[in-house]
Amino acid sequence: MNHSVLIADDEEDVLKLVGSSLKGAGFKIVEAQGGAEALEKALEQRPSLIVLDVMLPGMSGLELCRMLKGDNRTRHIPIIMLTAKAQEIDRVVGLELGADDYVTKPFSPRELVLRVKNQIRRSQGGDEPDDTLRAGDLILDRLRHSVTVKGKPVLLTATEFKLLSLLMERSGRVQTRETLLNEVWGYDVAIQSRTVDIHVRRLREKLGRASDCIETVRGFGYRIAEVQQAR
Amino acid sequence: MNHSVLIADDEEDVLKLVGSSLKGAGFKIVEAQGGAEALEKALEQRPSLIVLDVMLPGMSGLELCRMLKGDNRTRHIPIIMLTAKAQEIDRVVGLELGADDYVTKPFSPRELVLRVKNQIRRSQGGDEPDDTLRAGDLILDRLRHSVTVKGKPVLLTATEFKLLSLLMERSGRVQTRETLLNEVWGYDVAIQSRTVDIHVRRLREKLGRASDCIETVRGFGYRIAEVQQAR
DNA sequence: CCCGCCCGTTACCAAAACGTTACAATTCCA
DNA sequence: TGGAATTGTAACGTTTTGGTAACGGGCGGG
Repeated sequence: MNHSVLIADDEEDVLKLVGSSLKGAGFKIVEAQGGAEALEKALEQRPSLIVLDVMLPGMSGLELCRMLKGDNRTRHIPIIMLTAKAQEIDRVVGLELGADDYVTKPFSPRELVLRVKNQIRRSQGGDEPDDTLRAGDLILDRLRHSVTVKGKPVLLTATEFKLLSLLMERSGRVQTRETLLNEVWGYDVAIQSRTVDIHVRRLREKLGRASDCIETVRGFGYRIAEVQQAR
Repeated sequence: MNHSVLIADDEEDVLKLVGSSLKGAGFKIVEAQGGAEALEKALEQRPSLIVLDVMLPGMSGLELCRMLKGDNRTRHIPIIMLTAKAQEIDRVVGLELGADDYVTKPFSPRELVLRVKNQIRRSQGGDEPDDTLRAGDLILDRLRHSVTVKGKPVLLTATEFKLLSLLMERSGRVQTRETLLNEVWGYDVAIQSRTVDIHVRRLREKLGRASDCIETVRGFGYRIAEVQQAR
């Protein structure tokens, strides 16, 4: 064990926050305050994981992420992005850049530690129990942020992806619009629940026939159809 | 239900704000103005969650947090820290000490309530302990919003579902039409009790033979048969 | 700087769900 | 047994809800 984690952030506070949380979980910490420094340390130390703030002085976290994922020497290292706003992460994460996970500020340390552990276990375990969700012909891969229907890829926007991801994660259980707003959009956003409908609609549109598995539960919310596996 | 939340803060305003928000969300509130008082009440009342200001007179919130998390009797209680944005260093330390989440001031009450709920849900049996109700061949799953008779799904409308849910929850006990109106429809609706009959009827219709378990108690209301199967 | 994409809002419509009324059936008691 | 109270049944108009289309703003990429 004893994995090392590189934390790249310009704010002293955040560095300490993340650092102490992870130290408490038994990780060795490497800190970097700027993008260039982070890149350098990533190459030099080859940490098991990188926690990366979206906003970094000098080089943006996005840029850095792209570089790390574009370099064969660092490509395999999981990256968790930190972002201030749920909005921000939407565009940024994973989708194009290849980050492996993200956490929005303010976040609970427990959550961060869990995600870090998850990513490390995943990357270590080699083939691992890869994080893929299914529902009928639908396959969603959270690692690569990809969705396929009968093997054919479907391009989703960030919000659509998170929405579908959450629904599938809680497959069979009804999710109220409010729940979805909280989990997908974040706490304290002033968005009306009707907007959820719209995104569900767009999702269904893109998924075509496979969208049959997204059920509307009138008066309550939405749900992914339970596959037949009684319990 | 009916969780209690301990709020520790020296500012009267914050106490009131947080208190009323959480009360509105259905929590029982215990207040404490100082660190010592908070510790005492935490031990004495064992609240479901503690909201803790970083800065407290007498004993700092950080100190208190450390103590609470170091004591087996209180370790399991989730702690949410309140911090003034300027003193980020404080929140860092607070988290280092094992707080479970934090909210920065100024915060929206809505967000705080959501985080409180989240933490409580997490600390309680983690994620959903599958709450499902039974009566003979009837199985009702509230999380999935599904009802089955002998394994076959039955589609209910929202009102029907809530009605059946309440009846089954209080299986064996007679529920008056008035009670049902209050609990299913809400407290201040002006709906005549006759309407309940209609929904019971529709329920019975959909449930088929399984509706035998819904008994009419003439002059009083309705009830789910306690022990059916006999006869 | 402009263009295009993504997102959130609004407006409108059809269908589902709801609550009321009217009436028939059942039960209880005199 | 008959009548009153109570509940079951049926039909109907209204309200609510979710699907759909279209609009405008914001942000990032070119």
